Amino acid sequence: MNAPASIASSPRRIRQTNEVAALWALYQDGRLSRADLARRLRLNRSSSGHIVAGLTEDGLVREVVDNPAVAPGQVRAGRPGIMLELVPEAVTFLGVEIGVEHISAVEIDLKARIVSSVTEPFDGRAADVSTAVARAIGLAFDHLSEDRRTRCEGFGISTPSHMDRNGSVRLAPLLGWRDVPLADLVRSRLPSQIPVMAENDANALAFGATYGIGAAHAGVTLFLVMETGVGGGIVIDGRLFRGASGLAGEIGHLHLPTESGPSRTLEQLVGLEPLMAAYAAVSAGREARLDLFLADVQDRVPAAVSIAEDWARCLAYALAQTCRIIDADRVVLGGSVSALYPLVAARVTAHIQMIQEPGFPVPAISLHDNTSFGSAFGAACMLHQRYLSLESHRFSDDAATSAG
Amino acid sequence: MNAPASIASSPRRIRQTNEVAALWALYQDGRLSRADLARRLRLNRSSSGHIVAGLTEDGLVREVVDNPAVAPGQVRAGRPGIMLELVPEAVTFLGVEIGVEHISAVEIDLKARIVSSVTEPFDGRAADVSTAVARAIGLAFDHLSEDRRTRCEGFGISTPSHMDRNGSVRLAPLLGWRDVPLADLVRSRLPSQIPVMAENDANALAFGATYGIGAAHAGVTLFLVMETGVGGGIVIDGRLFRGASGLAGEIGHLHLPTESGPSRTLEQLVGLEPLMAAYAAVSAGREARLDLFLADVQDRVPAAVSIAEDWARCLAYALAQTCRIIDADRVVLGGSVSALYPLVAARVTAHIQMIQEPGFPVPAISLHDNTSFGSAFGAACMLHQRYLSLESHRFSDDAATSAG
DNA sequence: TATGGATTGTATGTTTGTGCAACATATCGG
DNA sequence: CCGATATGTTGCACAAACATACAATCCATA
Repeated sequence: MNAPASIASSPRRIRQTNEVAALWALYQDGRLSRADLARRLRLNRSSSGHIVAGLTEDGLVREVVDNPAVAPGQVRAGRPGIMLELVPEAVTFLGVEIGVEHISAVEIDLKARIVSSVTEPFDGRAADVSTAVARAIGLAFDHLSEDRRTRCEGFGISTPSHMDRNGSVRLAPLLGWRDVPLADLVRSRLPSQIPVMAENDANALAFGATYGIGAAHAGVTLFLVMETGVGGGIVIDGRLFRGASGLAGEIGHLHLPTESGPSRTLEQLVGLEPLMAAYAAVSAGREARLDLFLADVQDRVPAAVSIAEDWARCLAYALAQTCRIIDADRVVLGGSVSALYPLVAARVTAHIQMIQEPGFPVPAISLHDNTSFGSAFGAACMLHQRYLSLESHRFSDDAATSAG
Repeated sequence: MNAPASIASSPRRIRQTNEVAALWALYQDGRLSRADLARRLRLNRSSSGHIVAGLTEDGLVREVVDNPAVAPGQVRAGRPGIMLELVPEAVTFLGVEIGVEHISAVEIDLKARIVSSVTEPFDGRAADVSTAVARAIGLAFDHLSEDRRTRCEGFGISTPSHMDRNGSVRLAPLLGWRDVPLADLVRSRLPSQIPVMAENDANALAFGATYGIGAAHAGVTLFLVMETGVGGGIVIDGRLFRGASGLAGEIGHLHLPTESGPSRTLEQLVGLEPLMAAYAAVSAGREARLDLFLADVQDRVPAAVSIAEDWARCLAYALAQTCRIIDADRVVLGGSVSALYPLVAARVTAHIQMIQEPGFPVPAISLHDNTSFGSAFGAACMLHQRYLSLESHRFSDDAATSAG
């Protein structure tokens, strides 16, 4: 599975690798004893103990105090292990989303759980880069206690834009930005030791949607955001797949054939605007609002149902096309328009099965619960993952003794 | 970039990691001195020396004897380093392709260069699994000297089929197979220490096509095979992307809109058969052969050119759609039909640019030189890569002391 | 031609981290 | 109360990389 490594291990690097592996295991499994950890990491119990000691000293791991009424169900002989868990408040990660109409910030802890979040209206079109960045940083940091600020170990920022690998904006039509070194800009305004990442909002949203599900899903997840615009992101084996230039998964501009006339893009077919336009055309009297439309579909109002079925067909077509290429086993739908999906779920899967050859695996489609506060959460999660990896800033200093 | 590691490092594991990294560096760069290696791997010169000593003792690395007339161009002060290189004949990897009409075997060395290859006619439809496997093993091993057989460190087999992660065939319509544990079957008939992998032919071909190019390409490559059938494969950062169930990149069944009538699959539009059918329709008298068609296109015979342009449009459309999803920066075309591409290359790129939004990066399209003997080469390369990774069988024995 | 500068390859001792084995500890069942 | 079993901890050995020093080998220059 692993590609050949191009970087070598140094003696100190072992411990770093193992600490990271231990933290990751604790994040995924929640609670483990030292012995569990040793088995999980294929390590000796004594080594496991040493590593835990180190992490405990760093304040990242602690022994669980409210020891539960034994393990659930399973009663084993022998000395019971002392359960360990991450110390959630040990560090925090901040994520900010700069949107076109609003700006929001999320703070998550070491367990990747949301600690706090704020959303404010914001005119992305009007603000220039510098003020937007200042606003973003302010929103994320201002309400933090001094204590928390020093514990910040990562700052993620997401914008509706095409970004390169370094977090520089190439083009952001919705914001009117072009060639903005966003990550560098943020970095220059924060304490230097805080890692900064910038990512496209759909990608961040996709990452957050899968990251929250807990155990890193080994497989391919396609995430689709449907609002006025339609975007998407792909997560492979728990890692965001950006593509060669960061545009992977941006299937809003996928072309779909129409029964008559030229082909249209997915965005022009399943986005909020065309949906509301179609609904307005048939609901002459009433206001064309999404909730009203959904209610009509639910009530089986023929005209609304017909629109919904068209929507389902287009969505199914797009998903089928996409899965032929990336072979996803999971599809997650987000954005306000995704609320329509449960009403036509059967239609969508039926269409997919009809389009695909028999035997082609059909992905599991699920809805993204919007409790996780949009792409800001995902941006924060990216830094959470980074912290629990070998790139973590925890190691860069120590290694700097000799590194040039 | 790295995902959090789930496996820990042991003290011995370090050396393995470093040996692998050294071998990989030597494979990529061809020739390196010990000091070069130390810099490349961020290792101490002395450590580099130790690692090289170990690898030399194992017979995998040697000092270059025909020391070249100094380095090309660059003349530096100081003692010149002793160049090191892989010992090609140290190990061999075998790859076999079981096709519908032929069966072929390829032997590559530690430098991933082809040592020998055989192709024989074979009736895949008629042969049952057992005889096919026997034939494949025979073809690969029979002409090998006793010496080479013992040096075999990997056996790869490719078939036109849908395979799961373990190398079991789920469905192979062209061969009439279903639920065949192909890799296990091969494994049971080979010396137990030889690693075996089985892979879909398009995937193997895709992997081989990028693997041969030398330095592992950091990026996304889409490979397209166009014969009677149209298949494909995706390689991300030098690693084959299989998708959730091994179907990633199989874009032959991608739906394309047609100006009139229902949408057709890519295979029905750019495959060999529809192309020849269209050609037959306009070349009433002459035989409909690919080479004649290509000649006609080259001679600008209007009817042929028209067909070629349709072909270019369809190909461009499919590539554009696919690149919207996976954001590939490189496209490689293979299969006999790909010979048509150079004649209409300008058309294809023009179409892609027209379909895509301005600013969308257009991938570099290149032709696969068929010198590498099809998917058998790719299958062998997969085992070459495996050998140069931590999963290499060189390490599995040692680790088995405690592994359950 | 000899010397200095620069770079490589090798040999020394030190540091770090893991594995192994033994021991104390804690719980269950009889 | 004791054996069985599993956990956590400790002391020791080994492996591997680092730092440093030294010999070797080239270029440039006086």
